[in-house]
Amino acid sequence: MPTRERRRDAPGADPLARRVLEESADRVAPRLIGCRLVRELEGVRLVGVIVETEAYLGERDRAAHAFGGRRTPRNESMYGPAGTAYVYFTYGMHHCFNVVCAGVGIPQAVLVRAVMPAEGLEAMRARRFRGAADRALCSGPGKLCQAMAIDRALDGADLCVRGPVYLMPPAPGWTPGRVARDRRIGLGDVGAWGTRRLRWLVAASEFVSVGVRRRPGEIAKRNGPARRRRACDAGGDGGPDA
DNA sequence: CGTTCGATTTGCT
DNA sequence: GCAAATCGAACGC
Repeated sequence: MPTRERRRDAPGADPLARRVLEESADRVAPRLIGCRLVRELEGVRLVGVIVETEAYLGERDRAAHAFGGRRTPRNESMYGPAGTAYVYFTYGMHHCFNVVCAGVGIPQAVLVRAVMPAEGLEAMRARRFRGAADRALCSGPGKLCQAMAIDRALDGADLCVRGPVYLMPPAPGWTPGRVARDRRIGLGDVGAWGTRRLRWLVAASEFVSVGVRRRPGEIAKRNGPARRRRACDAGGDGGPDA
C-alpha cells in the first residue's frame, strides 16, 4: 500500500532535478511515479502525488503527437528542453498535462494520467463536478487538469523551478509499493505501438484512472460516413491493474 | 453492475 | 471534414 500520510520536506527543498528528465520517455515515466505535481494559485496550493504515467516516444511513435516529425504550434513545447510542460487541448473540452523529457529537438514526453490528491482538496472539489468523490478528483488526464486548474496557459512552463506549476521529488519516506505496467489508454489504430506496455501505475492505488478501456483500432470502426449523431466508442477490455 | 452516448472545439488532412 | 493521448450522465439489466 502506498504511504498516504504526509511528510514534511526539508526546508527549502528543491524541485525535481532536470537531469532526471533528460532521458527517453520510457525511462522517465516510471521515475515520475511518486513525484509530486504542485500547482500554486493565489492563496491556494494544490498538490498531487503522481500515480499513473504514459510514455510517448517521439517521432517514431505512431501514437505520439509528434509522429513522423509533425511539428506544429500545438506541440511545439515538446521540442523544448526536458522539464518543459506540454499541455494540449482535446475532445473539444479537456486538457492533458505532459512532462517533456529527453533533449531539445527530441519530442518525447510523459503524459500524467492520474495523481493522488494530497493538498488543496477543497479547491480541487470546487473545480470538479458536484459531489465528486476524492478518488474521482484526479483519476484521469482530463480530470487532474480540471481539478488543478491546468490549461494551455501553462503550456511551456518550466517544471523544474518553483512557479505556477512544478514538480517535486517523492516526499521523504513515500514508497509506491508495486508498480504495474500496461498498454497505453485511448489510442486509435496505431499498430504495434498500441500494445507496447508504455503505461506505469501504482498497482494498489485507488487513485489511478479508470481508463476508457478502448481497444487499439476501435476508433477506426466508428463514425459511419454521413452519420453525425451516432458517433460513439467504448468497449470492454479486461483492464489491467491488480 | 456494465455499456452506450452526447458534449464541444481544435488542428490537421 | 473528421478524428481526437476524455469524461460523466444516461441507459439497460
